Amino acid sequence: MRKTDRRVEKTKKLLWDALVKLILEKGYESLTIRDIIDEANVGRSTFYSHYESKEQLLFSGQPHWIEMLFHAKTDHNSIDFKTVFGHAEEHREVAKALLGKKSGNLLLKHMQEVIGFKLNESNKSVNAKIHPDDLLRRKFIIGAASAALVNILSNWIEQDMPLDIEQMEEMCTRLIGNMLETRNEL
Amino acid sequence: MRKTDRRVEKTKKLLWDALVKLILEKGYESLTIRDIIDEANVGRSTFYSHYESKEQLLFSGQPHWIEMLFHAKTDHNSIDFKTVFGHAEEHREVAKALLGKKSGNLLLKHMQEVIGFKLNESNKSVNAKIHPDDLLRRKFIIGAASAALVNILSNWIEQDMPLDIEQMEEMCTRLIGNMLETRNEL
DNA sequence: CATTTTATTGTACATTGCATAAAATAATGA
DNA sequence: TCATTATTTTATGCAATGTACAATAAAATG
Repeated sequence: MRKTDRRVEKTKKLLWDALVKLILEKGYESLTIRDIIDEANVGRSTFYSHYESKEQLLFSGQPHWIEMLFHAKTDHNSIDFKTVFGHAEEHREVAKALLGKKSGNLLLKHMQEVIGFKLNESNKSVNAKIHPDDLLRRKFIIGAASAALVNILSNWIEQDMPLDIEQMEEMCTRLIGNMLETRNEL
Repeated sequence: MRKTDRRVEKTKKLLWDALVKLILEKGYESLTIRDIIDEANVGRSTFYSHYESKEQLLFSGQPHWIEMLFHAKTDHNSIDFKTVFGHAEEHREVAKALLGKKSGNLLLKHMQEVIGFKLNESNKSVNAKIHPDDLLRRKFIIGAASAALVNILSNWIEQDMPLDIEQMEEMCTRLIGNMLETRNEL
């Protein structure tokens, strides 16, 4: 017996491809489930037998991206920008749909949280020892750094990647690096 | 003759107050116009004679905040953080509704754009003279700085302002300052 | 105060999208 | 081939939107 019925794989792919295509055309927010199943040429009930909502379909392709973030770790638990930007470049179309201006920002927001979490992890040992106010400041700065990175990534994708990966990596290393240094100058 | 009919002012205030209250309770996204007019105790037709949509009602109180950003300018066209955080503190409840986690982020996004615009203004003279790639990098960084600031402001409001304004100002001055310096180290 | 103007109300209606159900049909795996 | 399972088709109830119109209430004006 196969893991999953071929029919299931087929319709899931149809729905996913329809979603990506339609996001790029009309934007995620304004999409209806009707739109998606019409584009995928799939019955309404079929959609609901696999997903509960538009959002669930959107997030069904998400492990891919989050995994990438976590694999993109160097020794010191921070972000390997090269991997992140490289991964986006390898999947230009999907990246633009999921992380561009028309994406509805749901995945971007999620990504931002994950990045913030990662940056926090690398400081758990320090966090316990410092003054509460300083801890608060550190968290504000980590949140800001995550927001900054995600903003840059999204803009870069939206503008069809006008700078090459090395340039982006260098810029992010310095920018985010400076932000996190500010964090330590408390 | 008065400028505006008292009835109009009254219902607009009712609708606005209802909006703010309901955002804090249930969040902007999930609000329906039914919810709002029921809370405000106002007829459906009345709503539509003043606003075309939920979003338009939300943005009707926006000039206030944007104006604040523009009045908050120092001599060199950058952001006066004290004024920004101070203004939020003076209107805690509204600020939390409009800029907090439950706000739907529409106004935050708008604010971010305005801030980015301001930061760009202060460099128009430089922009013409530099290499296209450098200009791109500058814009990425300005976008990131705007995102960072708005993120900090939103988190600070959402957490009920756990650090005082002077602390926030100092942190932002250094953080955003460092980001914009990175911009100049091209 | 009386009159005119204007805002608001209540109601009804058409439209759209959501979510689910059940029986008929088709594709799949063994 | 046969039992299983996914998909289609059709229908239904529900909730929210946006608009229209006559009746009513409140304000502005002189």
